[in-house]
Amino acid sequence: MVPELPEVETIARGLAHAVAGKTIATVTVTLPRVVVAPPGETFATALVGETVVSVGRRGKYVVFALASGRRLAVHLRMTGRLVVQAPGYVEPYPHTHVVMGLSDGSRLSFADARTFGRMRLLAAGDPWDADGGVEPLSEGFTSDAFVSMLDGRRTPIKTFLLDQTRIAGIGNIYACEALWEAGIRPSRPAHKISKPARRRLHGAIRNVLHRSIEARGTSVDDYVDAEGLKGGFQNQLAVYGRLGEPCPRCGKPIVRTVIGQRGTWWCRGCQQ
DNA sequence: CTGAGATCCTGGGGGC
DNA sequence: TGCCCCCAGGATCTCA
Repeated sequence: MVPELPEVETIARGLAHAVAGKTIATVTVTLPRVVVAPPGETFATALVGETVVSVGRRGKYVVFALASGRRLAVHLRMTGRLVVQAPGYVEPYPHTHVVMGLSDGSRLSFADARTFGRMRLLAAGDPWDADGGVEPLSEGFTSDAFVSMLDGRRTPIKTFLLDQTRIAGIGNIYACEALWEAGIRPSRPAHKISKPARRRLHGAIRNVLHRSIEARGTSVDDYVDAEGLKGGFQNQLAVYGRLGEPCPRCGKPIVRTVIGQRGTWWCRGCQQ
């Protein structure tokens, strides 16, 4: 699964549709270490009575804006799920750690098999994401800005793309896919990449993210959106998870190597 | 500041 | 068939 920007965007849009304007009536936490609250506050107590104003995304976080000005930032890490259930529906998924009962009888549940995900309640005005990188689909992420971001960076370009303090929201799937689209070798030190190749990569990042959002994200294992539906972008992946399969561009078999302790799929034929 | 490595956690896959 | 072992993976922290 591993939700990245397109999956989190899809989840947030679904949640905005399903829970905006509703009030949190009950909060049940069965695994306390997955929730975080501001000093002196208790997660469940603080949330009861809050109304969800809107639901958005920042990097890979789903962000609920609450009527008090506080926010609830949820990171799903690898296996987290945020799903809305209709009144009376019984959640069959076994790893549910937080359930919020809403004013209309529906429920918002947070489940996570590996328990790496977190729900963080933030005090009003908390600059929690100040060190987060630029949003790659925002106007601020220009080709020129990206070109200069790579100056002096000796780290492999693949590792650079995964650094959330530089660019927010890119994970393993879209780093691999964007590098393939741009024809760049994932291990290449960022600063050694030519200006034209940097511009190609900038375009490829935006293109692959846009296309995946269009397809409602990638479901490689069991990612589902807020309505429990799978995405469709797994059918458009060129290299990710396709070890040994022919490259869609040149036909050479896709290889898998490890870069920065992360599995990396790419084509030796057309990624120089 | 930069980069490398350990850590967390458990389902599932591989090996036998 | 069943059991054991070990790996994947994002962010955070420590250390050089």
